[in-house]
Parts: sequence; structure tokens; C-alpha cells
Amino acid sequence: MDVSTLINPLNDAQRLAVSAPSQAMLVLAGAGSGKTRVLVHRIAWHIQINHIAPHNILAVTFTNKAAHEMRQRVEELLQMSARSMWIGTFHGLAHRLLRQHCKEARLPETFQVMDSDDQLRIIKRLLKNLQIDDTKWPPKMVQGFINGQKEEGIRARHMPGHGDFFYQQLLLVYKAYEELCDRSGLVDFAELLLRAHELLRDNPELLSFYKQRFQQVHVDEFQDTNTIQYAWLRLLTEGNNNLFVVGDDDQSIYGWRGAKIENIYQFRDHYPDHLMIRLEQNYRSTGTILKAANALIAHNDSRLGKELWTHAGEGQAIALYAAFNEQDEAYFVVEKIRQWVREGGSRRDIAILYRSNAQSRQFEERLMTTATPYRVYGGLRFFERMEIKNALAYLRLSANPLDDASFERVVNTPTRGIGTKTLDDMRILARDRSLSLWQAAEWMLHEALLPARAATALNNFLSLIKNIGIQNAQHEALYESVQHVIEASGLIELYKKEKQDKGETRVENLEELVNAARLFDFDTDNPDNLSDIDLFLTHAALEAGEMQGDADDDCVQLMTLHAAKGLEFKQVFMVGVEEGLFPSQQALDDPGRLQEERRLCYVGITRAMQQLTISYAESRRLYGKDSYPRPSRFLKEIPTELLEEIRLRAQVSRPASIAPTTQSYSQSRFRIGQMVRHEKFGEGVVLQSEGDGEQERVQINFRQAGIKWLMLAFAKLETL
DNA sequence: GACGGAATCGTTTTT
DNA sequence: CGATTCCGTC
Repeated sequence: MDVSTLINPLNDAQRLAVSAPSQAMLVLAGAGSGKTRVLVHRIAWHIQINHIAPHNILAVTFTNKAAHEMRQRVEELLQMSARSMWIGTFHGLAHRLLRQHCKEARLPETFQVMDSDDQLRIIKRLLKNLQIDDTKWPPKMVQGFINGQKEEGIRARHMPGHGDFFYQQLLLVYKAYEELCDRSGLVDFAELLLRAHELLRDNPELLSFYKQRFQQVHVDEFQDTNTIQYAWLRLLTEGNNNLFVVGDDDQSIYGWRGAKIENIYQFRDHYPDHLMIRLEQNYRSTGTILKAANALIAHNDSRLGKELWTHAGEGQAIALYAAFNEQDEAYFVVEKIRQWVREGGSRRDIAILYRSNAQSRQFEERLMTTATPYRVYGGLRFFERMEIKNALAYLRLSANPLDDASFERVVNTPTRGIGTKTLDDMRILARDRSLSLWQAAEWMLHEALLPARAATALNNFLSLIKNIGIQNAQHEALYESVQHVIEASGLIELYKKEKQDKGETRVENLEELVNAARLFDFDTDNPDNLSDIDLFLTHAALEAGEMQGDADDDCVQLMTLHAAKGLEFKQVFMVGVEEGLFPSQQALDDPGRLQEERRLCYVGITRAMQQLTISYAESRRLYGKDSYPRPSRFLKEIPTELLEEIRLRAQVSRPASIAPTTQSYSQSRFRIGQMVRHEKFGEGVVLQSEGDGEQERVQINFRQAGIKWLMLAFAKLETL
């Protein structure tokens, strides 16, 4: 293979990025600008041209999907296996490091990864143990606190011991949580990253080994890295000028879960000699769509700056539909979809994108009644299902009896006569002697501290778990163990009893789990010498599995704007574009969050290849109440000439595009439908308003006094 | 421990 | 409004 294969398919900016000499690089890759291609070709370039062994290359992504795709494309391009190349997610790679160096990381060999659900359960139990009021310290909040600290690299022991009571209690739980995890050999997602960072930081010879090994380090979606992930990358690349990051500050939409957009801004300071390359040519959308996206995102500040352009034509205008209400909105969207399909379009090329999951319902109902196949993304994934987690907990407990989370989960699922009393005694014993629940159980049996019935039940449970371990040690195939587990545990029995539909699918899922274990590809890199069972459990924890559903079917795609990132569709419907929904209510008074919402809107717009249709409802039933939202401010930020307002039926026409009826955009705190109280006239509902500032008048329908116009400047109105 | 009624509470999600 | 969770009863 020669250079041309690597270089020819690229544009000038992409070539520059791919062929640049080794140095710190920031590729600012706009939506649809071919960022994965650059990453893949850059890696291929290193291997092919610079003769760097795949073994010496590291590539980090956020999702397993991205990691798999990248490996596959590199192999395809190079026509060779790149198995020895480290490509994976931050979490996957961290896990790999920890497995290989569990001693240095001060982890037991049998350590298990737990997901956020397990983590939450542990926290709930700790709160109970410590007798902390879970209304003042809600478990979810405590979980957020702990993860937040870990993401910043802060352990409980690093935190100041003084502070108010609220803080003191949080700290107490954090400490107890760390102790419990250490004792149980459990590692949460944030811990994977933190510990991997500490591992390298505190073991200089290890660090230098890996720094030498990873001659080139590549990062995808760099704008989504959090503090500890970036710190880890810096450790690995410090002084080597070999960090190649690809990202787009305009597509940073995960600030709320710890992503630091600042990382991409600080890159220039941390790597002063870096080379920055902008990929601005877009291969996805029409000129109109790109103009809209550019104009919208220009309203954000402190951007690195970027303007998308295309050789493609202008294409169709962006359609804008003002629906009466959410039902009408769904009706309109589905009619447009049916029209597209009637004209020969594919359903799979269509996406309905919304801000929040709850919005999918209207569309689903409409799609259902019109018998239009659709698929909703999001929701529970295979390994997150309760029945699956229960079955896996048996396996985990057999692999690591210290795993208290799994113990709690299955000790009485299905019920086997181990009651609250027995469990409480066990927990107290475990806490007082710093034992795992398993050890406490054995102790209680050994010392005959239990009534006969409970003792028998507990003994049976322990035997069940031990049996799984023994059979596995005897090289029983994994799927046989799984089969054994779901039968011997009584899980199948339990779900068969569960009423009709639900129980049936659960049993099916359990059978599917056996099947998954049978088909599991144990060959996929296992340099760490893990047992089948550990490999499978790791897979389950780190890759929760594809969202259910058959991607192959010709279905309309429904998903949140977040879930749409990285995807593209010929037809995109961005719905519910209203103040309070998008941007969301809680972002309205926070400039930072508002900008993130704007970036989310930018992501939404840039998903569309051929046509973008935006809709909003003038009235929406939300939480059982009618609301009368104003159209989103983002609409005003799209140049009017790019928009074409659609009217389905004859009705009072309003000025073209989003041109405001006054009330739509007034800064007034009085919205249509708003309940107000007036000193003299009593309670009423705002009907309409006109004028601005001092001139603003509102029309109100008072319960007693009837309909009146009032000057806002003079009338003393109180919102209710 | 199962069931049902009441209370509660409403972004976004990957690992 | 509707899903989820919690609590009390049998």
C-alpha cells in the first residue's frame, strides 16, 4: 500500500492533520467534517508511514461503539489486524490497566466493576447504616457528590474535615463508601478512572513504561473529557508531544455529567507547541442547514471558532411549523413522514429529535395509529434489566464472595426464607467486624447464631453460590454455568409466576443471557488472563449492550438530541422547540447552561442531511397542566430567510416565519395563560399582551371583574 | 412478602 | 398526567 491510499480520499485540512509530524495536535472537527476518517487515517499513517507498531498506539473514545468502529476502520484501511493496538473507552482501558496491575493499584485480583445501579444500592444501604436522613441527603444526590469528587480526583481523605453539618455527613458517607468498596472488591465507573490515574501517578516505573509504549496517543470527542480523564492523558503524554485530540467545542453537550469544555480551551496552554487544525468542510448537510447552524452557534461566546461550509447546494429551506398543541405537532410530523414514505423515502432516514424522553409519547401514539414502524432509542439495555442483573449477581458473587452489592441483591431473590431479621443481624455483624456479608453469614452459621429455619435457608444459599464457583473451576462452559444459575437460583421459577407478559419476557431474557454466554467471543483480546466468567462479567458491566430493537428494520428513529450526536439522517424533525423545554426550564437562568443548550440545538440541526423541519407548540400539556410556551429563542437566532413557515390548514395568518406576535417574545414575566392577582380585580388569567417595556399592556380575564386591559407599568399584578 | 393505594416528582446518559 | 416509589395492610 502506498501513501496515496491514505491521503487521496482526504481534503487539504484533513491531509494536514493526518500527515503532520508527531506533535501535540488539536483537530477542531466540525459536525460532518470527517473526524473519524482523520483519526483512522492518522493512525494508519503512523503504522504505515512512520512504521510505528500497532502495539505502540493508543486510541481512546467514550463509547464502545466508537471504539469498535475505529478499530474496524483502521483494519479495513490497512488490510491487517490491529489487535495489538490499544483502542478502547477511557473506562475499558482503565479497567485493563487495573487488571494488569491490580497489585500496584491495591485491588484484589477478583475485583468487579459495578454500574451506577449497584453503586446507588450501596449508598442507600450505607445511609441506613449510618442513620443518615435520606430526605436531607437523597441517595442520588450523594451518589452525584461522590462521583463528582472522584471525577475531580478528590478522595475523602483529601477533603477538609471541617465544614457545615450537611458537608460533614456527605464526607462521612464518602469515607464509608470507599471503605466498603475496598473491602468488597468493588470498583465503580468513576473509580476506574481515578484509580487508573493514581496507578500511573504513583508508580513512576509503570508510568515510564507506558509512556514509552504509547508512542502515539489519540483521543476522540475530546470536548467530552472530564478532569480526571484529561489528567490521565496528560500523565501519559507529558513531555512527549504525542497527544492527538479530535473534538468540537461547539458540540460539548455533557457538561452536566462532568465533561469539561475547558479542557479543549486549556489544551493550547498545556501544550504550547501544539498544532491546531480546523475541519470546516462539511460532507453531510445542505448549505441552508449549515448556515442555520453557523448563525445559531455564533451566539455563544468563548468559542474556538469555526464556520462550516459545503460544496453541496443550498437545498430546501428549513421548515418551521407552529403547532396548536403537542397533538397537532405529532399529527403534522407524522403526516410529513407519511408523505415522504409515499414518495419513496425510507423510514430509517428519518429522525424525530426531542429534548426530553417524555416527548416521545405523542409521536409514538400517532405513529402507532398510522401503523408506521418506528423505533425509540434509549431506555433499558440488555444488561441493565433487572432479571439479567439478578442472574449476573449470582455469577459475580461466585467469582468474588466479598461482593456485598451482589450478595444483597440475590440473597433473598427469589425469596428463600432469609428474612429481615437474619439480614439485619448479618449486616450489623459485618459492619462491626469489618467483614463482608458473605463472611458474616459463614460466621453466623459456624457459631450457630441462627434459628434452625434461617440457618438452613442461609446454608442452602451459600451452597448454591459455592456450587457455581466449583462447577466453573471444573472448566464447565460459561453458558452451562449461566444455565445452572438461572435454574438453581429459582429465578426462572420466580419470573414464570410473574403476571403474564412481563414475566414471559423476563424468562425469555434469561434464556437470551444463556445464549449470549454461549456466543460470547472469549477470544476478543484477553491479554490479562481472565477467567471466562470474569471476561463475561466485565463485558456486561462495561458494555451494557446495544439498545434493544432491530436496527435493520425500516423504522422511523425517535431519540433525544443527546442520543443523536454523531448520527445523521436525511430528514430530521426537531420538535418541541419552545422556551422552557428547549432550552430547558432549568437552563433559562444560567448563561453557561444556556450555551450548552444552544450547542445541543447546534448538534440537532447538523444531524440533517437533506431537510430539517422544526416545530413548536403554542400550547402544551405538561405534567397535567396546560402551558403556553413561547417559541424558543434559538429560532430567532436562525436567519429568517432560511426558514419557511408551514401552515397545514387555513387559519389566521401571522407574519412570515417566526416574526413575533408581540407576546411571543416579550420579556414579560406574564405569559398567556398565566394566573395573576390584582389588588382590586382579584384573580384572573392573562389572555394576551402587547407593547414593550413601559408600554406593555396585558389583557386579563378576571374571575369576578371580567376582561380588562391593564398597563403593566401601573397595575400591581402578582403572578400565582 | 405481596399487593394496592397514596405520595411524589418530574432534563439530557455513557461507562 | 403518568410513572415510580413508598408505605401500610393483610
